Amino acid sequence: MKLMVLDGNSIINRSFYGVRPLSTKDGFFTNAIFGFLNILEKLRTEETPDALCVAFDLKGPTFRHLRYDGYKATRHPMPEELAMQLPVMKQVLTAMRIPIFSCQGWEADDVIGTIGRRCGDSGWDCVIVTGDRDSLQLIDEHVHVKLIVTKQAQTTSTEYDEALFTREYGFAPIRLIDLKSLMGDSSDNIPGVAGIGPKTATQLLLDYGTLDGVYAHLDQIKEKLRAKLEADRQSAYLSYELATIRCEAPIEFSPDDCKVQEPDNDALYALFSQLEFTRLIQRYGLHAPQARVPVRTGTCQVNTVKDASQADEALRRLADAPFAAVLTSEDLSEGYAARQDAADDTAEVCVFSSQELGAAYLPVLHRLFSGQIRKVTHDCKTLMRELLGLGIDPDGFCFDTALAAYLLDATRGNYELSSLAEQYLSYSLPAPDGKTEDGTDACRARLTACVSAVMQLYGVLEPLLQQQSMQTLYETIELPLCRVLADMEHCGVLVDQMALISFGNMLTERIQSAEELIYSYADGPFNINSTRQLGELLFDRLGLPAYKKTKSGYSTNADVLEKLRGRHPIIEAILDYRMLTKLKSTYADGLVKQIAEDGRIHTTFQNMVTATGRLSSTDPNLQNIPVRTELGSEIRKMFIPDEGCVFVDADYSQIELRVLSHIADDKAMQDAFRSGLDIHTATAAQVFHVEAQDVTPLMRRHAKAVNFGIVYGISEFSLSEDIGVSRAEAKRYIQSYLDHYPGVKAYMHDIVEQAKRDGFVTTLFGRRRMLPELKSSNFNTRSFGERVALNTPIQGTAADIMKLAMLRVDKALKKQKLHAKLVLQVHDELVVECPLAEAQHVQQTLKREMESVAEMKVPLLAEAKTGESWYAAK
DNA sequence: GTAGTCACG
DNA sequence: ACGTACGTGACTACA
Repeated sequence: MKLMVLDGNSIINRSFYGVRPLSTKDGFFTNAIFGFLNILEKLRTEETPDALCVAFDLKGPTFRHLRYDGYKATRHPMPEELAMQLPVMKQVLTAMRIPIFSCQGWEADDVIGTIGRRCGDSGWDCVIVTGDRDSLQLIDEHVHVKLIVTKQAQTTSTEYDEALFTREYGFAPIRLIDLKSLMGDSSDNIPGVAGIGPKTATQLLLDYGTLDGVYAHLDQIKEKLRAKLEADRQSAYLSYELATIRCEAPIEFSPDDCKVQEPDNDALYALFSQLEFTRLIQRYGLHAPQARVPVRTGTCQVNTVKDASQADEALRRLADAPFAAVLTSEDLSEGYAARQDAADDTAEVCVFSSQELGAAYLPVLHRLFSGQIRKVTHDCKTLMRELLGLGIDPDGFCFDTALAAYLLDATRGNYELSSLAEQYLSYSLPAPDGKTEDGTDACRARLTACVSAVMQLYGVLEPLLQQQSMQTLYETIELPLCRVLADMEHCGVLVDQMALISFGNMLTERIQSAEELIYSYADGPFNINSTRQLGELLFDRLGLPAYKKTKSGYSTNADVLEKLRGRHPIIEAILDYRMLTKLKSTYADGLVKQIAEDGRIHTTFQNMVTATGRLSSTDPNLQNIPVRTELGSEIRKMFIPDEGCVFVDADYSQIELRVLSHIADDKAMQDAFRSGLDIHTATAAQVFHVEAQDVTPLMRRHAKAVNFGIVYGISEFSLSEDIGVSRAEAKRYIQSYLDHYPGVKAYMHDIVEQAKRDGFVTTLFGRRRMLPELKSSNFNTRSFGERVALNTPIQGTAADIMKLAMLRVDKALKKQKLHAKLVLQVHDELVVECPLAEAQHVQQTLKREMESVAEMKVPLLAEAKTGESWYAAK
């Protein structure tokens, strides 16, 4: 049997200096731990020991210090970057179930010596792993020493046994002590004999065997050397004592207790996650811990409610609790509600099932999702939309774990309960089985674990929101908005199905003629939708100039084709074809597919997707319905109000530039807004040094492009591309712009500085976006971070304002008992459907509420219009 | 599943 | 000298 003992301090030191600096996001250094683990793995495969342990030094003086003041006095103190890793290294070893030995007042060497000796006594072999040659003195028939050498991040090792040692040194391992007592050791500050180095010391030992032997034969030694030995006799014997590793440290050690064990998965997984050692997690075959405890503390009781009266009692208990974590099975046929009793530290999960309760189930849902019970849920907007479908008026939602996680990190992308549980609770939830597991015990157990995770996440996420000052944003905007969005999704918007279909048919015909035209120029049919085939045709066969390339070939996008216009008649036809097929597939056909049984389209407003705080719209996307071209905007004529109703459409005028003028506190831009002039015209007047009435349409167009460019973090190159002027010209525009808007210029600089300092930017309402890109060593990534730092507070603040406006509008409409309903939001635009009789009133309400949501240094302006279709109301 | 394109603010 | 504007979602081709 073989035991391997590692000299912990020696190896972690070598790793620290041998492995390039590594650190986690929060600045914790991990390179020494990483290196240690790599060496450990290598050793384990090389040696395949039956038992394993590690020895560490402890802080504080040892018996050697007491014997000799100067002992190790010349040692450098351990750098902080390494010192911080030591305790974590020990945690990792403990999680790996590798025993650690230390002994107060003794050095790791002594502990290791003791371990080696005891191994020998029990008939075990022992391999000592260290980078320190001193340990070689411990070699005997049972004890070997593996000496680690690090050269340029490569560790090599040599295993010394008695034979190898003797061959190399010429004397027995134990004589290393005698050697050191003669030559001393500057690193430990062991004095030895002054004037004797390794060469002389070795020769003396070869001649006389031991230190005693040397002094016993002084008479045979040449005078000069003899004088040195005589002068430092005391020092030599002191050194002998100091250099001797003492193998009787008082430790409780037995090799059997160190037998190799499987690591503690949960503890090691948690540590490796913290240290961001993702590769090691894989290599060790670790997995996120399973959720075992249903609820955080105390005992947890799962009560499956059997009948209406039990349900009544359960609901009463839930209503009395400060809050309840609630979730449902996917089809809403089961409800799980967990509550915790702070007084006696017990917890209960109530299970309501339609199978058990039958007709009594729906009334239970009504009560569970009423205002009587304060609920913590995960993704409440989706749940509320489903409840509205059942005719339930959802209320009493006081926390949403997914939504909170979105505010905490808007770019993480995944807000699944299991993902949050892994990050914030360090455990993995059992995954849904895939096969129809509904109603099974396994499913019950899984949902019970989920509901407890929701409860625990509440305890973790709520304080984080508070710490980051996002509680107000969360409570007054994001959470209440969920109900408004659920209402909008539930309501949907009516479309004229017949009109969409006939529009689609018309497109089919026009597409066909475009196709024929293209094929006639192309000398035969091909797939026009294939950019590869199209590129070959245009640039290889027709020999048109290729302005731009993509990763995989020629670019054929509208920009490129636009430049080729007039060089060949096929270009016109392709542009036409592209427009028509887009309209047909995405809008005409695409929307028809999405019409529900009620004749309306119910989009999903995603409220946990964008990095800036905007909403997005999916299935279908109703935020990109055409408007810029005449044919495209025909689609908007097919979005129609219900019978007897109209649409009232209101949009913010230049909200982002107004926000910019406020945030940057640019007086000139604020004045421009206050003057009531069109902002692009005003900007053109400034930049081109003319009176407002002399601004030409071209000047205005260019000024508009600069205004937008500024908001996005402009570069002269992109601006010149965009408006088709030279780069020098574009540069002059920007220069002139920033001269006239000095507040904007200062903002552009300051916000980036601030973002670099804090690592994040915020909106006026406290929404945060982390910007890890700013720390990148990649120029492009970093530049992107800088543009985002500039843009996010602007786009994000505008998004905040719109969300608040939606809440205010919704509230005002409900308060006035109008039938008007919000149906669409398109970033700076709201669409309300209402009876014709309410239209005027609603139009005023919309404008008033939208304009009054925020007091800024410039007024917010909203323009509202009424019409018989979305097209007409815009 | 990724790339390219194009619709919107 | 870098490579070239912010935020989205849907559709088609192609590996």
